[in-house]
This record gives sequence, structure tokens and C-alpha cells, in this order.
Amino acid sequence: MSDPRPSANPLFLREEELRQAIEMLFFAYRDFTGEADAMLARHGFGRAHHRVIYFVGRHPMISVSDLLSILRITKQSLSRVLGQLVRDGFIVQHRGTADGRQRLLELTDKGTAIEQQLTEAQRQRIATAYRRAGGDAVQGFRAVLLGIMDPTVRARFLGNAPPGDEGSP
Amino acid sequence: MSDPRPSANPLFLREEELRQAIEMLFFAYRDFTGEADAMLARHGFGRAHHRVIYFVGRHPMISVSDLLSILRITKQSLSRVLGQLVRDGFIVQHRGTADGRQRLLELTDKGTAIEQQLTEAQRQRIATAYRRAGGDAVQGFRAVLLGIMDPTVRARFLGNAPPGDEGSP
DNA sequence: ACAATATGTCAACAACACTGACTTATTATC
DNA sequence: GATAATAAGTCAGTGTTGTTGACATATTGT
Repeated sequence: MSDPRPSANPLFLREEELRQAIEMLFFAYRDFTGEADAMLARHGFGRAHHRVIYFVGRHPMISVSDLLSILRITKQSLSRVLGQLVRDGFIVQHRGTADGRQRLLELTDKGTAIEQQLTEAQRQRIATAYRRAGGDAVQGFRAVLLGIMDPTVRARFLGNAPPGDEGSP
Repeated sequence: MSDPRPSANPLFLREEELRQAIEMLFFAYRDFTGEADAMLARHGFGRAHHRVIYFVGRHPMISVSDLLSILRITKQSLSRVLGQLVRDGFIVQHRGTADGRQRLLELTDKGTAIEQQLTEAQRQRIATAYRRAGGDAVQGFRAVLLGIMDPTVRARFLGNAPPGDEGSP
């Protein structure tokens, strides 16, 4: 005579909901990077190369230290990957005019080409997901992702100039 | 005399929107895994250990091959990590009753304890993000993530029994 | 002059993935 | 019952990506 549905207790639902979120993030991120990974492997590169190419493309003339703080890796880790990309002609280094110690990074035409190719698969994937989910869902998606990331990084997406440069080239 | 806002063309907005999504996924996923990574490092483990512990906890008595198909890694890669976890008493292997070739995996009490500890930080992060974003946002978040992941994996979250077992132990 | 900063480099190490080849049980099939 | 297929494990080698630590060089700021 009570509620026909067993109506599992809220705590269980909450736990299940949270676990699903954890797993959805895992699977979505894996599949999201999968296609680009395969493309990179054909070029003899890895995901780290993609990240460097991506963020240099996104922030032309970015300094090495700014790139390091975005990627949050050591300069030795970056050096290996960046050195390859410079040697192979995907990125050029310009000596800073204001500060001559800086090496400002920029994609070459070749670099821009591979960046387009690599990111296109990911853009397509997001675009399709956005289209199917609808505008309200996109707002929700963004709101939750913003809530998941660290507050320091969050600022980057909130219109304000993020800490440590960004926004304008 | 026209629109006071320069109103950047739709193509640019779309491109910017997609790039933001790519970056938000990158930052959110990195920060999402960061806390657990630090905890694992203190135990002398890596992220791979967490994934194994997590999915064995989620699917008690899962077979090795089913676990492999969830993780999408080779058995040699799993072997290293799983061997450690069994040796250190976090996971036990049961000989399959129906099929004696299978080694069904299960967390020990020790394994359950560390699983709770590791996942707790992630659950907290998601819970806070969910709470702040609200119910509609959560639905949107889920819808977009579902659209991003591969269709074969998507089924796992749509109530139907996923391909390759799941759901019930 | 001297200290701080930006970048680069050498060396060693660890985690985590891969391929390829092979072994051992166990189950299924002819 | 012999034979093939499957589940799992193992050994060996390799590559990418991250880490520490130490040190070098050029440039800027005090």
C-alpha cells in the first residue's frame, strides 16, 4: 500500500550518482583523447606533443614558463617534447624583445596544420555532443566542469584575466 | 548605428566554445585525478592501481578478461599492477566455480578501505560541483559526457545491460 | 658587482603503456 | 579421447611521459 517503487534510499542514489560521474569522466576522457592519440602515434608523437602544440597554438608567443605553468610539468619534461617539435619544424622560438631571456613560442605553418588535424577530431566529438545535448545541457556541462576543476584554473574561463597572463595574445 | 556589441561572427563563437570545452575537459580531469594521485604516491602506487581497485570494487567477482575490456589495456600491463595488489593483500582471486579457468577478483577489507579513501576525494569534488551547479546542470553534464564517449561504452549508463557483462555480479 | 630570473641540459629513475612469444590450466568440440 | 579454443599468467624488450637533482648560460634587476 505504500509507494509502488521500492524507492531506494537517497544515500544509495547519491552514491550511485557520484560513482557514475566518476566513471563517465573516465570513459569520456579516454575516448576523447583516443582518436588524437592514434593520429599522433602515426606521426611518432605522443599526447604530450599534442598538448604543447595545442597550447602554443592557443597562445601564440607564449613564454616557456607560462607554458610550464599551464601544463604543470617540469621544464625537463617539457624540454624533451618541445625540443623535438622545434627540431622537426612545428614550433619556432623567438627571443623576447622586452625580456631577452625569454624564448617565445609560436607554431609554424607546419605546426598549425598538424594542430588543426589533431584537434579537429576532438572538436567534432564535442560539437556533435553539444548539438545532440542542446544549449541548456551545454551550460550545465560547463557549470559542473568548472566546479570540478581547481579554483585557480576556473578563473581562466570566467571572462576575467586568468592569473599568470592569458586572454589576449 | 548597428548593434553596439561587435557581435563576433557565429563561427568564431563556435570555435571558441569548442576550444573552451577541450580545455575544460583537460583541466577538470587533471584536477579531478590530482588528489588521488598524491594519495597513491604516498602508498607507492600509481593511477593504474586506483583504476583496478576502483573497478574491482565496483564489480565484485569480475573476471580478469572483463576487467581488461573495461580498462582497455593489455593483460601484461594489468598483470604488473594486479600482481602487486594481490601480493600486498588488497585484492583476492577466486577460482571460478562455473568456469575453473577464470580468476574472479574481489577487494579484501584492506582493499575496500583504500578504495574508500582514494575515491572519497573524487566523490567530494563531484558532489560539491553537483550541488553548486544544480540538478538541471547535472543532467546537462551527463548528457554531454554521454555524447562524448564512444557509443559502445555509452550503453553502460543507459540502464540496459552493457555489452560484455556488467550490472549484476 | 651581485643576486635573481628564464631557459636549457645531463643523468638517473619510475610508472605505465605497448609488442611478441610462450606456458599452463581448463573447457568445448569433433 | 584427441584436438582446438579460451582464460590467465609470464618473460623479455621498448617507448612515452613524468619525476629529482645538479649544474650551466644568458639576461635582467638592484
